[in-house]
Order: sequence, then C-alpha cells, then structure tokens
Amino acid sequence: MTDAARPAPAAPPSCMRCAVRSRALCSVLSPDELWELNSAARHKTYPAGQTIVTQGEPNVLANIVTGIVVEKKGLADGREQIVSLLFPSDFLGNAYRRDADATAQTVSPVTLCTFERSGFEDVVRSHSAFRQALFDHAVAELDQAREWMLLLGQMRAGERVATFLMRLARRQSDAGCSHMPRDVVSDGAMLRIPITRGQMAAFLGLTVETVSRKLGALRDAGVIDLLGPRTVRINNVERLLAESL
Amino acid sequence: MTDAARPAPAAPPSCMRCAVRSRALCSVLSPDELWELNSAARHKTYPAGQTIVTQGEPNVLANIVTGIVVEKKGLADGREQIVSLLFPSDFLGNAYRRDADATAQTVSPVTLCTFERSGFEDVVRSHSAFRQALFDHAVAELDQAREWMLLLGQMRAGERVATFLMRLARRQSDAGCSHMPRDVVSDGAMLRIPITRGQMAAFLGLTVETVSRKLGALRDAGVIDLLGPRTVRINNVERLLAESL
DNA sequence: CGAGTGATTGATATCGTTCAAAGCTCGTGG
DNA sequence: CCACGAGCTTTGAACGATATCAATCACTCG
Repeated sequence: MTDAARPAPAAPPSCMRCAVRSRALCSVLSPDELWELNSAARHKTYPAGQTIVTQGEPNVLANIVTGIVVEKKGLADGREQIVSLLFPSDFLGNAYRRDADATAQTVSPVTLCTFERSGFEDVVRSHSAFRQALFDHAVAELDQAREWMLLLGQMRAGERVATFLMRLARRQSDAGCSHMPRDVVSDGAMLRIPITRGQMAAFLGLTVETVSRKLGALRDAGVIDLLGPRTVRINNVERLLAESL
Repeated sequence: MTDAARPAPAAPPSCMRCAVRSRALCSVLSPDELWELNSAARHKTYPAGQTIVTQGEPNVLANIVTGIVVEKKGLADGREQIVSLLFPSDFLGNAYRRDADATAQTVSPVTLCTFERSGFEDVVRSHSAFRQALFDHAVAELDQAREWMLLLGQMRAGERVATFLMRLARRQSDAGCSHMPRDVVSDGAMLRIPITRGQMAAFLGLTVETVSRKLGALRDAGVIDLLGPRTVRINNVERLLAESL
C-alpha cells in the first residue's frame, strides 16, 4: 500500500523541510532513494569554533545544513593553512577514505546532516547517479584546490585579497534568485565575510595585518566600502577584478 | 576457441611488455578486461617541452609510460604555477571532465598510452574495480594538492626546497625493489631531479635564484651534495627532514 | 669552437612580516 | 539601557626574507 498507492511519492518529512535539499548532493536522488539515505542520516549541531573531525582520525560524512565550516591542515609548529571553506549545502568528508586528510572546524554554529557510513555506502553502491554526483564533487574540489595553489604560489597579497572577495561574491550571488544568471556580481553588491581576518590570513597564506592593510587599500582606492569588519560593499566590480588579475 | 580454450588467459602483448603495467591504473583489470581497454588504447610519443593539452581544451586520457609531465595553471600576465608533477605509471586526465583544468606539458621525451574516450568510458562504466581505482586516483590527487597548499601558504623558502627533495626521494625510493618498505629514504640516497630550477621554482612558488640559493645553503650545511644541477646525494635524511619541518 | 640555455652568485630593492599599540565590536552582566 | 571587557581589527614603525636586477659561470649541442 505504501509504495504502490502513492501517486506522487513524497520525500521524507525532514528532507522536505531541508533548507539545502535542492542544492545538496541528495538532490540527485528520487524520493524513494531519499528515504533510503535518510534512514542513515542524523542531524547534529555544533557550537562555533568546535572541531568536527581531526586530521588523520575517522572521517565524517555529512551535508552542511547551516553554518560555515573550514578544513585546515597544520604544521608541527602550529602554522595552519585553511584548504577549504564550506557553506550550507556543501558536502563534508570523502566517502572513499576512512580517515580525514584535514581537520574540519566550525566557524559559526553549524547543523550537519550526518550519514552513517555503511548506509551511505549502500546508497553509493546501488545508485550510479549518486555515485556520479560524489565523483563530480571530488573533481570540483580538486579544481578548487589547484586554483588555490595558483593563488598561493603566484599572487601578491593584494591580488589574493581581491580574488578572495570576488570568489566569495560569486559564491554568494547564487544563493538567492535562481532565475538570475549564476556567479554574476554587479556593482553595489553587498558581501558578508563569514570568517575572521585571522582565518582569511590562514586561507590566503598571509598574516592578519597584511589582510587588514590590503582591505584598507581597496577601501582607500574606492573599490570597496567596509561597512563593518564582516560587511563589504563592492563599488567597482571591474576594478576589483583587475586587482585580482 | 580463443576465449574458452585459453587456460590462463594472457593480457594483450603490448600490455605484457608495458613497463608500468604493475603500477598503473590498469593493474586492477583482469586479462580479459585489459583486452577490452587495450582496444581503445594507442601509444603516442612527444618530444621534450611539448604541450600535450592546453587548459580549457579537450582533455586527454592516458597513462604515462615513460618520461615526466607537469601540469600547470597560468595567470593572464604569464606567471605559472605547476600543480602536479607526473611520473611513469601516473594517470593524466579526468575521466569525468571533458576539458582540462590545467595545461599538461612534457619535461622530457614522453610516451603516453592514450585511451579513446568512449572506449575508456565503457570500461569505466562496466568495471567497478576500475571505477574505484579512478576514484582513488582523484582522491589522492586532491590530497596532494592540499598538501601543496600547506607548503605554498605556510612554509618558508628553505622548508619548501627541503620538502620537495624529501618527497622526490620518497617517490623515487619505491621505484626499485618492491620487497623494501616503500617511501623509506636512507642516508647516502642518490636523487635525480627531473626538472629544471625554473620548473622547481614554478612548483614551489619561488624564483629560480631563491631555489638555487636554498639548495646551496643545504649543500653548505652538509645536508646534501650537489653532484650536478640534476643530481643530489642526501647525506643526512634526518636533518633534511628537520629543515622541511 | 661558439652560441645558447640553464645555474650560480652578488648587490639592491621591495613586499610582507614582526613587534607594538590603540581602536572597534559585540556579547555579557550589572 | 549602559558599562565593561575580551577578542578582533586596524594602524604604525622597523626588520627581514625573498624578489629583482645584473653579471658570471657551466654545460650541452650545433
């Protein structure tokens, strides 16, 4: 009765309510498949600044529902490099790797939709579209990492900061209206920087002071306004793009 | 007759002769499966310094049989960052991406075992072990890229050079005797640097001069000997490791 | 033998870091 | 509602590491 009688099968209630359902990995699953995956899922919440998984320890498989997460790698003497900045709908963890290659830490209060490994792997094994989505995700992450290698290896401080702002702006521009072209940033766009200057520095391979100075320089040049430490208005996208090279 | 009569089915002749057969992706395939993949394969040779694929253009799918290949990404003004250094047995190209995300260029004369895309995809689709190996490869590349982000973002010049030498030494130590523990480097180990100082610089995010100076500093400290621009003897692995942090 | 490329070395310049000191923000509690 | 304080951010000054500019040297290939 449950299956055959349902005319338009519905997704699990918790998925129907999910804020990131349409953009997360699970968007490729049919309602029936969602039920299967959902039975392995469990929501968890973390306060800001909490470590979710530590480099080298068993991984977590999860969608980020709300909040911001960073992944970072550390040197013995404490220096840290942020290797990834994760937003709601992003996926955390490698399905094909037992242990984490980086430490994941919350930046703000975070809600995760975590998946029990064996149930997750069942879904991966039996659904090629899901497997494909997972693969695409890995390839996209590799792309991003290499793009960041170019930034870290070749760009000067000002270019790094400008590039960071542009990528953040592009990322945020597709949050809202889906009928607008993605990734387009226009003059006057408001930008919320989700991380501290220290975290920006650890992401850009710079010091806090340099990040602050380069932001100040962009402000002085009229390219951006700093409405607060975390809020930026982009006055001139073209010039910001030129700064970022 | 051909199939059923063969008691221990043999791999295709060209694969039997292949120098990298045991370490390349195709090592997970059975002889029968190898025949299938091999029918989509074709060897190609390139002289040193030749561009194999350009960033943004259609990809190549290939195993490197002999020679060294670098993948690099460039900025508009000509600055370049090498994002990957590929050795014989390494795989070049993303099966799940039509276009290349980086330019691939030969460093020495190179032989590739290239695969026609549709035939390759058929094998990927029908053989889960092969698909799995491909996925593992992507994950390993992501790992390497992030490790390099840590180097580019946080290490000082001397640490970068020392780290490069250690990773190269580890990589070369597993080329020979397979009964020795992998990745172990011992004092007195000889090292062949497969790339120029300029390419090292582009890989490490430094200038040629700095690379040369830091190598000189390691030599002056007695940690290594420079027997030629491309040949290094590691006198003191422990100290080299300490320099690399 | 000579030319050209790659490597080393030296002198100087520059960018980003380091060290130091205020100045803001925002959450907390009175 | 305001005052307080911790942590974050900005700014300044000096230093230092690496880049830049320049010259020489070494090796390979015509």
